[in-house]
Amino acid sequence: MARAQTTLDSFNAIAEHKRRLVLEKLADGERPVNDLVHALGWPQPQVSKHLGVLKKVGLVNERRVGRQRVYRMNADRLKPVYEWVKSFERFWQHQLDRIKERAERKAKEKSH
Amino acid sequence: MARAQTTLDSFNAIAEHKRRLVLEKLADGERPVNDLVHALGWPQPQVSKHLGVLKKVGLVNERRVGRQRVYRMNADRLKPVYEWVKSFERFWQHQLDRIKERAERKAKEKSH
DNA sequence: TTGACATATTCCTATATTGGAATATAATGC
DNA sequence: GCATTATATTCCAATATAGGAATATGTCAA
Repeated sequence: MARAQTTLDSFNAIAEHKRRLVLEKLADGERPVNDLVHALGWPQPQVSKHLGVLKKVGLVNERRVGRQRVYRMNADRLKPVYEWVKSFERFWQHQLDRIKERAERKAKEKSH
Repeated sequence: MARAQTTLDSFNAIAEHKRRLVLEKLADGERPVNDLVHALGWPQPQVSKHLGVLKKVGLVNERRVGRQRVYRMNADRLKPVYEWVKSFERFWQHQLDRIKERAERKAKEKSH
């Protein structure tokens, strides 16, 4: 068996750094392909291909306007990733607690 | 060029579903390999290989105890993923706002 | 030392991928 | 219809992968 397809789910789709950059550009609002091409500075076919993967996995939607294709982010599809990573949030929270604790202990020591 | 290596960063490492399952098992605390093998029900070499990827990318640490190797999660390495996905949090927040708004509007209509 | 246990590594195959170059498709305006 | 603009698709190469099977490495215990 090979690695899972990039279009299997959001986890696989966003593994590619460039696709994350595309999504970041689309976070501010929908854009036609050429806009992205200029904003990112990549060859047009490359942008189209990455958009294709994102579309297949549902992370973006496409709307046709004349000869342009306007892409819009569909952030809902990121929710599973968000939820999964969030389930480890407590690790950082604990870390922050420990830092806070130590700071408070030190402050207490100082006041003695 | 081929796809980025799974060991390039956490995004690529956790793209594989099975590796996410491994991390979930390790979330409750460190475990030796055989523990994971039994908990997951996969062939031992497969577990070792996935642990190898996770270790290479820093998502887990390994400690030797007798003939066992105890693996422990290093959640810090998930932080970049957390931060990136979190930057899209507002999308769901807005969605929740809209749902809430609609609910309140309906409640208001009812009270008239 | 030998055997048993715990884990890692190697070899294999099938498969998907990214980027680049070239080309195809589709819509517009004249 | 024709040229132009906007975008997608195809073909190619190199590469990395996951799983399975077999095997190697390392450690303990008698």
